[in-house]
Amino acid sequence: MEFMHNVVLEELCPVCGDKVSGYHYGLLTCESCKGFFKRTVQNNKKYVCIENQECRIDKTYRKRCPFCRFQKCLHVGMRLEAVRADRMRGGRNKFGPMYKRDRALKQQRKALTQASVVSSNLQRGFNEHSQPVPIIPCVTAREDLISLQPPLPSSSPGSYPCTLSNWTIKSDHTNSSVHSPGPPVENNIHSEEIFSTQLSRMPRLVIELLRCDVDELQLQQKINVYLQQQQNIWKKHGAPSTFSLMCHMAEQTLFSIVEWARRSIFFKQLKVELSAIAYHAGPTLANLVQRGQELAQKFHILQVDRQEFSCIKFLTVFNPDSPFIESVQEQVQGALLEYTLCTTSQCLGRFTHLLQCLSDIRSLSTLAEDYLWYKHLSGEVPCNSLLIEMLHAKRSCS
DNA sequence: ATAGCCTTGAGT
DNA sequence: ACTCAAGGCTAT
Repeated sequence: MEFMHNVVLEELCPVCGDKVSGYHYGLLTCESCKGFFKRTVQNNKKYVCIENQECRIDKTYRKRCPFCRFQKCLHVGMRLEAVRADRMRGGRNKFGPMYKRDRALKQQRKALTQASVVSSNLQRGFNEHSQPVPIIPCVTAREDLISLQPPLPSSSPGSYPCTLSNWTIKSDHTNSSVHSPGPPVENNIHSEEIFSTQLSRMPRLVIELLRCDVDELQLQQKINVYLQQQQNIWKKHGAPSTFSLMCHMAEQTLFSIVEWARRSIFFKQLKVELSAIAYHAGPTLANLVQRGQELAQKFHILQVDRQEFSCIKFLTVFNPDSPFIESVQEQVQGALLEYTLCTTSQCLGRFTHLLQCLSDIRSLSTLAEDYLWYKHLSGEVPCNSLLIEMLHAKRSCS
C-alpha cells in the first residue's frame, strides 16, 4: 500500500511541476494548485491576463498570472464539478473509482518500466542495435493544441478492461460514446503481483512496445476537454460540421501517435516516414465511421489486450518501405505470434484474427486518407497543419 | 492571495 | 479503524 502511494507521489504537478500531494479535483496535483483551483471555483473568481494568455506556469511563476494558471488547471483536466457547491467536507465523490484505476495503471506502468530495465540488462539483443532503453516519462502534453475553456460536468468515468487469460490490465476510458464498455471486471488486488510474475514470460519486444505506449488517459482527457469546449462554442456560434470536428479529434490522436512513435524503441534507428494512420473518416463520412465502429467492435469481441494492441499499432504506423523497417516489422509480428501462442489455447486462430484486424485497419486507413485528400483539394479541411503535412508527405512519396 | 497544515466524513 | 480527497484555517 505504501509502495502504491509512492508511485503516485513521485509525480509532478501537471500545472506547475511542484510536488504532488494526492488526487485533487480529478487528477494528481500539488497542494497549492489544489487550493488555487478551489478558491477560484468557490469564489467564482474572474482573472485577466495582462500578457498574451500564454504565460509560463511553473513553481516560480505560478503566482504571476492567475488567469493562465486557471486555464492550465482546466487544460490538464481539473474538474469544476469536483468542487462542491454545498461546501460539504469529507466523504467521497464519484471520482473515487477513477483515482483507483489511475493508480493501478501507474503502478503497472512502473512495474513494466522496472521489468524492462532488468530485462534489458539481463538479455542481450533481439537485434544487433539493441541497447538499454532510457526511461522516458509518458507525459506528452502539447499545450498549444487546445484552447482553454472549462470542461462540462458531463462525462462519467468508465472502465475498459483488457483481459486475456493470465494478464489483467486495465486502462481508463472516460469516453464511451463510440464503443460500448466491456463487461465489468472486479478489481483484483493481486493483479499487479500476477502481472509482474507473468511479465517474465512475455516476449521482450512486447514488453518494450507496451512500455512506450501512449498515455490513453491523457489523450482521452484532451479530446474530452476539446469536445466540451466545442459545446460551449456551439451554444454561441452554432454547431460545426461533423467532419471538421473529426479532423480536430484526428489531429489530437495524430500528435499522440507521433509522440508514441518518437518514443518507440526503433525510432532512433529509423528515418521514419509516418504515414498509415488509422482514424475514422471515409468515402462518405458515415460509411467510414460505420466501418470504424465495426472494427472497434471486432477489437472488443476479440478482447484485444494492451500488449496485442501495441504490436498492431506498431505494424500499422510504420510502413515497411525499407528493408530495415521490414525486418523490424517481422520481429514485431513474430513477437505478437509468440505472445498469442503463450496466452491462448487457440493455436494460430487468435493470431490470424489479429492479422485480419490489421488488414482492416490498413484498408480503412487508405480509404480515410483518400477521403481526406479529396476534402483537402476541395478546400474543406480546416487548418490542421499536421494532418495536411502528413498527407502531403505521403502523396509526394507515392 | 497564497500555500501548508488541519478537520471532516463516506467508503472500504 | 483506516484511508484520502474534500473543505477550512491561518501565517505569510
